[in-house]
Amino acid sequence: MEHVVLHVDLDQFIVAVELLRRPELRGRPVLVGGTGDPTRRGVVAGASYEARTFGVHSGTPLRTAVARCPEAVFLPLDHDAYLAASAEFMAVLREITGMLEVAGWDEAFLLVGTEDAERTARFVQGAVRERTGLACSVGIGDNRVRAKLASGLAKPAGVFRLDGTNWTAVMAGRPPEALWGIGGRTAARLATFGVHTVRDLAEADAATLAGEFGPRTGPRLLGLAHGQDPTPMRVKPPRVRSHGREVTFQQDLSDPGALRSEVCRLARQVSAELAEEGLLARRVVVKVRRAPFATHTHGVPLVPSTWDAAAIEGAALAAFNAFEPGRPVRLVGVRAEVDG
DNA sequence: TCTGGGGTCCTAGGACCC
DNA sequence: TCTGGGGTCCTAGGACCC
Repeated sequence: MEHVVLHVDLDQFIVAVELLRRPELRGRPVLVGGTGDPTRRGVVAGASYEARTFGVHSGTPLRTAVARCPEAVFLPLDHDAYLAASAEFMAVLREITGMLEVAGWDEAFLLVGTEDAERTARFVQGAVRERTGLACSVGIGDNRVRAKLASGLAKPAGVFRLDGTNWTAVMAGRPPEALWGIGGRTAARLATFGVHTVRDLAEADAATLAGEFGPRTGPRLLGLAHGQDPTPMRVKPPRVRSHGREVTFQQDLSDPGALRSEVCRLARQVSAELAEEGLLARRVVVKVRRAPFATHTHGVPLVPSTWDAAAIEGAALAAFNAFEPGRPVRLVGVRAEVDG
């Protein structure tokens, strides 16, 4: 018997949930995001595989999406429906093994002991499909990082194994941003060092990386290039560190009174949700995104920590007052950092 | 045709203390 | 002809992920 990590990832999750109740849309380009109105500010949260062939993906602005794919069906986000589907999915996985790390609405890592990992992966796929009606891809790895990348290579609805025996063959020629945790910004910085592939990164000098990216990030990047996992399976849900709400206005807002009342509304909502969860705020951070897209934050500590609405509202307003008034604002947010 | 909303973790720089 | 050095805490910003 061997122990492997499975990464189970639902295929086009949000769209798949919508297709369960709208089967007539199957085979068509479907895009889910915002209120479902592609003339409004918002981005694509879920794109069907048909829609992706038009160059529309998760994160594409809705206005861009409708220009690229005018025949797409646009649907509004239905948070509650996805939460319910996610809970069902996790329940199926939990029956298979208690050694489960929930990694998002639509993905989880499983630690399993098995004689035949491929067979176990297919069994998981069958159980998920039978119980939820949803297709998933399964990555098999000798750690979480490799399992996670493997599920991406398995899509759609497949099984792929990535471990020490094929890591170099599969990954070395790919760009660094193929790695989980390296995005476009880091890839661009790496490129200035002549690092253009996972192989280049794996062969990079450790001291140079640490000097450029910092004492923790440098070694992490090098480890990622070798398929090393910096963290063990997290079977217990991690503690909540913050909770917040934010809103993007349909038109930029300049009126200070209107902005202040938005800040108050968000602060009261956050305070009510903290109280519901039994969380105490120790700091309140207000975020302001101005036109065109510059984002800034200011925070105010709360001593003692509290979920009291008046205290959180007062702290949010004090934080908001640290911003220079009068300029057009596209987003405001209020986030509470909570006690450990 | 601009770029959502929910989070987490890391870094740099300054304050402060001994 | 100055103002060490280390540790810790706080804040703002950045990068990334789903």
